[in-house]
Amino acid sequence: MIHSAKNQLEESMQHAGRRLTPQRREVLEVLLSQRDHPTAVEVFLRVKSRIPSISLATVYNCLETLVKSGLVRQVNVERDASRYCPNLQEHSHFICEKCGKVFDIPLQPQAKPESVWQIPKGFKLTSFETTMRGTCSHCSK
Amino acid sequence: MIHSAKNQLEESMQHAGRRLTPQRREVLEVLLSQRDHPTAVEVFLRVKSRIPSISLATVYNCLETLVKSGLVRQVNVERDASRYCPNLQEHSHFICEKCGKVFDIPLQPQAKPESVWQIPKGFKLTSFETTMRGTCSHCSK
DNA sequence: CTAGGTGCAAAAGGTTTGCGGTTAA
DNA sequence: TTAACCGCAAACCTTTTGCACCTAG
Repeated sequence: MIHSAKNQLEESMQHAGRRLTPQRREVLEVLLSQRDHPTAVEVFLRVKSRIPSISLATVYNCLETLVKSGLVRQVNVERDASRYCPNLQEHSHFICEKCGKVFDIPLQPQAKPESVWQIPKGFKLTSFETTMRGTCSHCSK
Repeated sequence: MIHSAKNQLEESMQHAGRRLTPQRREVLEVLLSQRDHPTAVEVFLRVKSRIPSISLATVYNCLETLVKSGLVRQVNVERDASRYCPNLQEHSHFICEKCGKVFDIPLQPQAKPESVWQIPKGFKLTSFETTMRGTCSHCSK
């Protein structure tokens, strides 16, 4: 009861030896409130309406800090601008080739990579990142 | 017997309405002869030793043409420079976090994405691209 | 003859960095 | 007081583009 979400967030940051500044809080707030995988520039524009003095470089810095603190994931698709995602569950991304939207795709509870890939002997897999393409349910109709 | 590899290649290109120029042939040759997923600049340097007059822009153009003709795959990892790969089999990539090398990982014969991901109803998956991280067999020892 | 290619240099696009000034533990 | 952080501008790196010239079909 005593620990609000704000405090938990503050702790997450401090755990990584970083401050929770108004800019960082607002950047995260923007990501949490509209989960459409915005680019750094899109985040910049949204935050700017709340903190008009913020600069793009600061948004990049804040995003980097949030990523390093484990609160945000950076999503790279092709060579386009990076997108940012506050979903901390293990998941992949699906890009609809018709509408361009990015969807989060959760993994199966006990997904076994070996069922999809022939991983050579001796290789130790620690993580994998997948981008899927196709059409979303709305555009498939 | 009559059709040499060269002719098959030429046909692949012409099928896409493109010419097989010395530069394009050499770029592909470089990729085929050393399959270490080089960047465009690395390809440029290797080709330059055979065709000293070639320019980086031409290497980019050749790579793009080869990718569009389906002879080469472009591999994007994070925001690093793109790497190029002449392996046309369906496969993913594994990056060793110790030595940095990129390995091709074949898919299982009849891999079912649904065994790994919870793909929402109505979504039509046409392709997926995966980058794995971990340690290769050599570095795991 | 002309569409497709090449090489060069310049530009574009996304991201990072250096720096002087500011702020919070 | 001092390390972390901000905003600004310049730099950086990869990739693309415009253009004049060239070449194969």
